[in-house]
Amino acid sequence: MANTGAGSKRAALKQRILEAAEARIRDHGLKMLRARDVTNDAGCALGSLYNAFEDLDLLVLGVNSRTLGRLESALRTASEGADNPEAQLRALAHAYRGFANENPHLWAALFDHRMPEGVPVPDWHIDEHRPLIEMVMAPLGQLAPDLGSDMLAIRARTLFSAVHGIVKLALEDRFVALPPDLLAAELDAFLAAQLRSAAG
Amino acid sequence: MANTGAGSKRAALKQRILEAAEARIRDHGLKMLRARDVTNDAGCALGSLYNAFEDLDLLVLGVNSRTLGRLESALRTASEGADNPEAQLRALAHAYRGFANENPHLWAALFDHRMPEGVPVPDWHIDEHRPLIEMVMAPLGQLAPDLGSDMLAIRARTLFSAVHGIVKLALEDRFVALPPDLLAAELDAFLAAQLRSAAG
DNA sequence: CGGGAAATTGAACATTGTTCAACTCCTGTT
DNA sequence: AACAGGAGTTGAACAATGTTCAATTTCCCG
Repeated sequence: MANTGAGSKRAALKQRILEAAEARIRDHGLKMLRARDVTNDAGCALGSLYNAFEDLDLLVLGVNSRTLGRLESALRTASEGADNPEAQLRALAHAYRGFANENPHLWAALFDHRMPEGVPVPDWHIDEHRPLIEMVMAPLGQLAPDLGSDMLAIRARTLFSAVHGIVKLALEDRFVALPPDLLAAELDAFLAAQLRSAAG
Repeated sequence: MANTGAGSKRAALKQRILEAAEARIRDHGLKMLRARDVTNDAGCALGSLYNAFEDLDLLVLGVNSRTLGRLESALRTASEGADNPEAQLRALAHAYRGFANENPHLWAALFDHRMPEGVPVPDWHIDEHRPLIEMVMAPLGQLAPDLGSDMLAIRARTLFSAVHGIVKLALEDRFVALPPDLLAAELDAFLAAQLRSAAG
């Protein structure tokens, strides 16, 4: 047998390891991910982890890949429930906040993980972030039809980043905590300002 | 001798360790901070690090404390050079971007560092972040005099977080890179929208 | 059933944070 | 000057953790 056939036992073990790692990060955060804990939970030997994944960093990227998929689903569902561009952008922002609130550790891992010095994030994983921006581009393009497609992509990324920053710093303990309902209100006020401008 | 007298040798050694750690983070990033490297650079024994600091996390907080001080200086200088609230907010945002650009690793460490699970960030360090928000509150309060002081503090933090998010994601390699001049232009466009709304 | 390839194992190794008993050095006293 | 006591410093030792790889097991096919 060559190797990564879909139904092979090799693939099944890789899946178990991935899910064990995901559970660890979900429950205890990225910093608490230990190779031995993962393989214990997955019911395999320590070395098997390195058979299934190049190293712990690639395992984390695997977990983040799944999280990105779920985040994308949540955002898409929220966006589809709105019937005009403004409502879509609002729905996206609140769905983003909701996802972060309900999956704090997995969501944080998306942005907290760092590759070793000098090792770039693989292209396939960078590409997985594209749908997030594209979901912002669609409604934003309707609100600001004058923007060229390059500018639209950049502007969508800026808007995404701003919302992301607001949510991220609100959920960290570096600043004094911001109660969830106040965060929602702040996001609303922020979007009101951005949307007034984008539409004008 | 009791201990931390200002001119004592004990304090001088602590300072050397702090500066060695800062240089390491500046040159190689937070992930590359090693106790042995720091003490080698500082010219002392491994154990001395734990005499001067409780552990590596507290050493990082010490470095971040210094970085926050320099960031605050840079922002204050920029803000003082502007003569109206709008110009002040623009100056603050661009000074923030400039600082991040010129001190990427030290700036990243401010937000990338995490305490061990269950250990809170000490209050004295959380308090050190307050001036950042207060510098936004001053001009924002002039632009939106109707805001109560609680709301003003929250709104200033939201604006800070949005700018922070835009700069942070632009400087990471998770999304495709955004050239520095385009980042500056995006910050300008973003602030234009926010300011139009705050003033109106 | 036997052979060979592939997968799995876990002991061993390298690196790193942290501790602590021994040692050094300074200071005040006689 | 000699000494005692204590504070400061040291670095060997320990524990935790990521990673490797030779030996073992498993699995499939002729």
